Amino acid sequence: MNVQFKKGALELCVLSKLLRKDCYGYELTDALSQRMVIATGTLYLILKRLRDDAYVETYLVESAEGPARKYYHLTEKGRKYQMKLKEEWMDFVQTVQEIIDESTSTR
Amino acid sequence: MNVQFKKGALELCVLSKLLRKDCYGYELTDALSQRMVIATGTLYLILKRLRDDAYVETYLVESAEGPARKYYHLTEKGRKYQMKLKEEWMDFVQTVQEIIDESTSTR
DNA sequence: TTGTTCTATATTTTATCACTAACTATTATA
DNA sequence: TATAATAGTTAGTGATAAAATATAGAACAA
Repeated sequence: MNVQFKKGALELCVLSKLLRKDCYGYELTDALSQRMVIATGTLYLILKRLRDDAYVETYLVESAEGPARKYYHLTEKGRKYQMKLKEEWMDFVQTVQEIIDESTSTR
Repeated sequence: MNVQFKKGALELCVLSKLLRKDCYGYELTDALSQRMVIATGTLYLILKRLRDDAYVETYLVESAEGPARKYYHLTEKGRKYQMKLKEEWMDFVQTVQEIIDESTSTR
């Protein structure tokens, strides 16, 4: 799996997951791992950044299956950020697609 | 413009441009700059990597408007690499799109 | 009961690598 | 001489990878 492609896009994936419901770190890693390859510690760094920037808030919930789970909850600021990132991503993807298409179809 | 999104995708854009026709560095920078924001030196680094990996070959052509232009030509290896990268990119983009869609539509 | 091991979970540290910013250098032309 | 067209380099930044460490609970053996 191409490492570089994930730069920035992983953040959008995390934000999008949290848009739907609060999740804890391990749960997010697990869920995203089913769709793409990600290293174990990666999401924690992303989540830390998101929290430092007040895009998410956290709370602990005791678990019967291991250490307490740290849940991440999207703030209003985080929700807006997700929308902005999503738009930027989709714009960018479209631009790249156009460049790809031009080089093949029109030849 | 989100810097991170470009990681890896710029390479695909350059390869795609070269798929259509040989280009010189300044020309590529100029063309891509009309669609997205890129720093002046960026493409030269990408082109150097591509050449080091034998994805492109170069030749000089004298110009009446400045210093000689260094043209980049995609090799067979480069053409295959473009196809592979393109597929990886499109797969990845689709995965991200699914994750985004799930969090919004199904809520 | 005690100790061991496994799983779930969180966190940290070091390294890598692509892009940015900001340069230098060269040729032709006005 | 200044400007535009062109090539190239260097230091820095920031996101992800890889590989640890840490802890709580469950299962199991001695």
